[in-house]
This record gives sequence, structure tokens and C-alpha cells, in this order.
Amino acid sequence: MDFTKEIATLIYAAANDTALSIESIVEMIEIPPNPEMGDYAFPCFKFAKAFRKAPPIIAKELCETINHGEFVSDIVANGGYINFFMDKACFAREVLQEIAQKGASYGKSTVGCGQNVLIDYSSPNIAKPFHVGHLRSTMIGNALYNIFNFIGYTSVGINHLGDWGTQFGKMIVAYKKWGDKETVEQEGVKELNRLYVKYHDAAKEQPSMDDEARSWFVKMQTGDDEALQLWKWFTDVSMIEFNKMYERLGVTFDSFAGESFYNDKMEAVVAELKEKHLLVESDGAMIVDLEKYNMPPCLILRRDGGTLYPTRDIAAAFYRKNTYDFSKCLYITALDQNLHFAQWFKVIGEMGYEWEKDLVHIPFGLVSLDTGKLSTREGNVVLMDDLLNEAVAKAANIIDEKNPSLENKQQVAEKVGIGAIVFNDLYNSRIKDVLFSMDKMINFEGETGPYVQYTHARASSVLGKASKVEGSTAQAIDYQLLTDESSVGVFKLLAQFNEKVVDAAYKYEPYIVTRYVVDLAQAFNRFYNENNILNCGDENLKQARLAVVDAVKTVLASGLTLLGIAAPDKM
RNA sequence: GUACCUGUAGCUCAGCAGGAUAGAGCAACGGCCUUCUAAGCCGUGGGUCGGGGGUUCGAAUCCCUUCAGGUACGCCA
Repeated sequence: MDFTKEIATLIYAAANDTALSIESIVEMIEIPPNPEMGDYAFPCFKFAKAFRKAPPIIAKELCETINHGEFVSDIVANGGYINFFMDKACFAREVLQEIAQKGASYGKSTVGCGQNVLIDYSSPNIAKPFHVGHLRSTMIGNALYNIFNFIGYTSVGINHLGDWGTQFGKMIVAYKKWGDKETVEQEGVKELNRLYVKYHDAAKEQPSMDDEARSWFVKMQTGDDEALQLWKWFTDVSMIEFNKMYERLGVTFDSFAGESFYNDKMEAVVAELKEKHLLVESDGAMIVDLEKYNMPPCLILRRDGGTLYPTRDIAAAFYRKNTYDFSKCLYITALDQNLHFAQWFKVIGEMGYEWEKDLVHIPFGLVSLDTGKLSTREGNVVLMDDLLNEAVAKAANIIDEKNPSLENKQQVAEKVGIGAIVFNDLYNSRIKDVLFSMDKMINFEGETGPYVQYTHARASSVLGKASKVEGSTAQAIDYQLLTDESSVGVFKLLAQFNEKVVDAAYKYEPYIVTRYVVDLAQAFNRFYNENNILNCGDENLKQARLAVVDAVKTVLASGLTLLGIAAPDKM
């Protein structure tokens, strides 16, 4: 039930104004800052000019002509606003019945039906460790993937792996000089990264190594067996570890087509650019001029003819458009790549493709450590494994202290510890810079992942105890018993779920779901503290309140799932 | 130099396709467990929304300007 639309329809019928539509009224409807003022409000200020009347007079006159309909108990003019009071029992019934009936599907919609949304996220570099710098792209992308699916789109998750380039030439040189098979197999990425760092130190003294590295990369490009075998092996070793991390984080992809995949697809892009007379020579390199957009030129080919980052992204965009016919293609990367995306998006436009408008860069703020910028090469990183392990260890300690008899302690600690980190990552607008803080990330109190999980576990616990005692007695619920302020507060939030998810998708902002889930948890905890459920002494009241608990549990679980966070029943 | 991002309570941030007294968490202080998980709940204090102009019946929200912090600007990705 969409109450906003219900009210808009009532207003529309009363207003009798051809300039208005139900949709435009829906957009004008607000929720008053204070529930005592009403449940929904319609501001009349905008009509002052057209009607040549003061807003309070318009509100008063219109107010008297609006039909109450099925769900509205009272309509009051207040200043320039018309305030609507819902019939609380009806409201409770509509919300609870819909959630009980739809379960985990509650809040879903079909607004994106038949449309593919591609999401390019995570995209780590092979042979480099997975560290906190990769967390944001991975989790924002994952959450958007879930959110778009939830409102009817078909999400396609793409991990555009950094699996090609001169750095592999360097890796081969380093491996042949200092590496051995056993250590790499045992230590994995850690050893590969050690070799890579060692290479850079050595190359400072001995620049001839760079020539060697370049020639190995040329061998890779020309299909040399030894070079390709080593490259493939480095990739496999890295992927084993990345996949473990993705499994731990609960993140999946539909495609791992990375840089190497587009190797043979760039030539066609260069040819098309030439054919369309967009390619211009400049200082020996080939560029697309973007002067008219007030942007620096986009580099397509190096002086030596080699391709560049934009060349590959353009080739990938064509491949994706042809393969998936996306209605949107999202790139989840840090804000510092803003110009890069703006430039090559324009190149697509210059080539005459209208789907330039469907390419969207979704930037997020920079992550830094208190010791400065993140840098794998300089060793200024916090590894994801270390971060997750620390969070899980803390969760395990708290469980030992608060709930020592809990079964499956370790599994629950894993869910709670990782949940805390993911939640923290999705708590603010993407664009905010982040100064990494271990203490903050593994905080379990206040507006945190564990807080919401805990609320969910509480709800589960009450439901479990209720069904143990008497099983499900499917009796009719008396919704008149659920008209107290804390219950209504819960229903209002439950009714907003779909709207919030759509807003999150529209703005590409998972935090809207994160904050929603916190608000719902807060409203429920208030309800829980004010109303005794199992021992309230009245069977009808108990059944009614259990229905609230059940609905909240369902929606909290849905919300957490959208964010990529587990919702344990006990903790 | 040019462009982009950010600036709201001591800290971290919501609120910004304009609307009713600017909200939350943390931190501080004070209450609440013989009853459903206290990872919780309730309460108190704390803000010239970076500064200055403008548009408007109305501006944290839109426009201009200015200051501060961050980032990017050709052969890495």
C-alpha cells in the first residue's frame, strides 16, 4: 500500500485543477517534522500566486473539500499546510498484512524491469594484496548490485581485474631473479608482492631492469609461451586469495573480464577513432581533443604506439554495450579518477553514440591512513585479512562475555565482525573522505552494524520463544491494540522501505538503506522497551505485538541483505 | 594556473530537485536489568549550518563571490 499515493489521489480529486497530476502531488507531499502535526502534509504555498490568495486560506478551503477516504482519520489546515492524520489501526493492518504476506519480497518493485545495469566494482590488481583501499569499491558496488536487483533491474557485476600491463614484465623479472615456485605457492600474493617491491628497490639502482621488464611484457603481448604461463600462474595464485576474500565478504561477480580480456579489442577502437577523424597527433602521441568541453585531451596511444587506460575503458564499454545492452553502466572508483571518466565518456559521445549518457562514474572519497596515503609499494597499507580478523576476534570476545552459551560462536563472530566493517563502510555518503581508524571500524555500539544485527537477533529471539510456547495460533489480529506512539513509529518506517531503496538506487547511495535500517532498529528498540510482548498478560495484545516483531525482523533482514550484511538470529 | 570534491554540535556525519522549532551517533553528565538478549532504552547540556552578497512569501538547501582543506590535470592504472 502506497499511502502517499492514496493521499495524493484524495487531494487531486478535491483540487480539481488541470495543472496538477497525481504524480506531481506525490512529489509535493511531505512528512511533518513532528508526528503531533500529522502523518503526511501538503504545502499550499506554491498556489498563492495562481489563486491570488494567502497560503493559509488556500489550505483551509482545500482542506474542507478533501474526502477522507479509507485510511485518513482527520485532515487539518495548519498555516499553509494541510496535515493528514492516518487512521492508525488501518495503517497498522495494511503494513503488517502486506509484510506478512510478501515476506522477504516486501519492498521490492518493478521500476527497473527489463533493464540491465552493469556495475564495475572492486577491480583489484593481480599480484597485489587486497587491502582496505579496495573495500569501498567492493562493498558499494555489491550493495548497488543488490539494490538494483531489488527494484527490478537485472544487475550484472563486473570485476575489471588489473591483470595486464608492464607490471607483469616486472613480476617476471623479479621472479626469475629471486623467486621460487614453492614459496609463491605457499605464500601466494604476499610473496608476489614482496618480489614486486624488491624489484622496485633494485630497479632504482639498476635501470636496465626496466628494459628487461618491458621486453618480457612484449613477449606476453606476442604470445610467448613462457611469459604467458608465468602470467597465468601469477593470476591464478592471486585469484585464489581474492576469491577467499570475496567469499568472506559475501560478494559475487558475474564476470571477471579484466584488462587482458580487452587486449585484442582495442585495435578496432583506434581504427574507428581514426575513421571518424577524432584522433590527432600531439607530441608523438595520439589524442582526442576535448578543448570544446574545457577538458584536457584524452590520450589514446602512447608515442610507442602502446594503448592506455582510456583506450581499454573505451574498448570495454563497446564490448559491454554489445554484450549486455545496458541501460546503465556504473563505474565504482575513487573520486581522483573523475577526469579520466569524464574524458573518455566524452570520447564515446564524440564518436556519435547516444549511450554516452548511460555511462556513470560513481565516485567515492579517498581512504587514507594516519601515516599518509595508501601505498602498496611503500608498505603503507592495512591488509583486509588483518582488518577482518581483528574485527572477528573482537566480536568473539564480546560473545564470550555477553552470551557464553551461544552455539556456533565462531560463525556468529564472523558475521558480526565483518558486518561491523561493511556497515561502517556504507554508513556515510560515498563522497566523504575516510581517515582509516581501526577503533571506529570495529566499534559495536551506537549506529553500527552490530546494533542493527543485535536488534534483529532480539526480534528473532522473541519470536522463537513465542512459537516454542504455543506454536502458531493463527487468530485474527486486533489492530486497534497497535495505535500507541511507538508502534505507529515502527509502521511509518516499515511503510517507507521501498521508497528508501528506490531513492538509494536513484542516487547510487547505499547509505540511504544503511540509515534506514538504523532508524527502523531504533524505532523497534523503543517499541521493545516500552511494550512487554510475551508477558503482557493479554493474549490478543501479545499476538498483535508479535506481528510487529515479525514484520520488523523481516524488513531488518531484507535491509541488511541489501547491504551485504548477514542477519544472524542469535548473537 | 585550470577543473572537480568537501566545509552543519567537541568528534564523525544526516538533512540540500527551497518549506513548519536544524537532527542522529560518539564523547560528557544523570537515570533504567527479580520480566522477552543492557551490543539496549530514557533524559540533560552542546550549533551566528566556513564568511559575505543575492534570488524568494520563505535559504543549511538555489545563484554569485570569498576563505579553508582535499584531489586531478599527457604517454601508469
